[in-house]
Amino acid sequence: MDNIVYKTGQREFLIEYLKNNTDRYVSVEDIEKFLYKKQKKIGLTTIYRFLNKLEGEGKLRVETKNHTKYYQLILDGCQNHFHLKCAKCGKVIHFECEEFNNMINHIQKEHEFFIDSKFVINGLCTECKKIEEEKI
Amino acid sequence: MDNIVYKTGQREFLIEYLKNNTDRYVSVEDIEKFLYKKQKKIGLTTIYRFLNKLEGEGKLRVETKNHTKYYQLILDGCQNHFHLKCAKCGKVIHFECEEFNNMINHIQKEHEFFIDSKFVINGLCTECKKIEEEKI
DNA sequence: ATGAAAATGAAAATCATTTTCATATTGGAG
DNA sequence: CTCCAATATGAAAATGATTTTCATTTTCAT
Repeated sequence: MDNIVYKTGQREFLIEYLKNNTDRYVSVEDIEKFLYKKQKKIGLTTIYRFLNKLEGEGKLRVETKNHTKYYQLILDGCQNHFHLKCAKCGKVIHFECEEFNNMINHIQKEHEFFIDSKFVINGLCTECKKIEEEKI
Repeated sequence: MDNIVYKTGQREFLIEYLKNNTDRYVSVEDIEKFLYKKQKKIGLTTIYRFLNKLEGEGKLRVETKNHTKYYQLILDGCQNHFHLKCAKCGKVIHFECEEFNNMINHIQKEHEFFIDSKFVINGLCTECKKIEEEKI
């Protein structure tokens, strides 16, 4: 019943790139630049199609900024911890936290809302927070 | 120094619409439909420009889904409480919670990360969670 | 080693959003 | 009140990331 997935050089390359960039979100443009640097060529259509495939399978986190989509591979262990993402620099922090777990349970009971570990919490990392404060 | 903002019928209409829809995110298409229903006409350009203006002033929450932007007016009191948004139905819950506050402080100290009240936490509301579970 | 299913990629199409530019409106100064 | 410079409007054209089309190539089970 499962669709058969063919193993191709293009897909191997793309998966490899995504695996090496799990601490940030990458755009198709980022991928193209890397391809250029590696003197490789993969058709734009193929890139978009494969990313959409992974997204459909729930294997990517996706966000949009300035009309452009940014992708991040969800690694195997990621169901079991949480993710903070800096709204400024884009850095993603993977972390475990008992208190955070308790909080989620509290929100579930008292506010009838289910925070799923797959959802990313936005905020500012220390560095970007500092820069933000210097502006004021 | 502040730019002077002219009061126009178009802007009043748009602000009014946004004020009446703070429990969900609305698209430009939603606005157009409402305009049509009210037999009013505002140029597309004007709608986009005003929304961009508000966004630039930090008065809107914005998110993108399927290549389309969705907007929600940030009300005055919203700095002082938190927001849960259902990833399925789009409903936004405004809530205050002492324990949540404590959690934010904990994350700040232990994980060096600053969750800002302006950021929305995604998850599933009770109804959508139920539907989700029935699928499995 | 064959062939049906699946994948690729160049070119064209899509479509929400932005830009351009000519015209209209606003509101403070005189 | 009226003039005018700053600002806002909107139709039409442009933009640009993403998707679709379609002919060709590749994969892998038999």
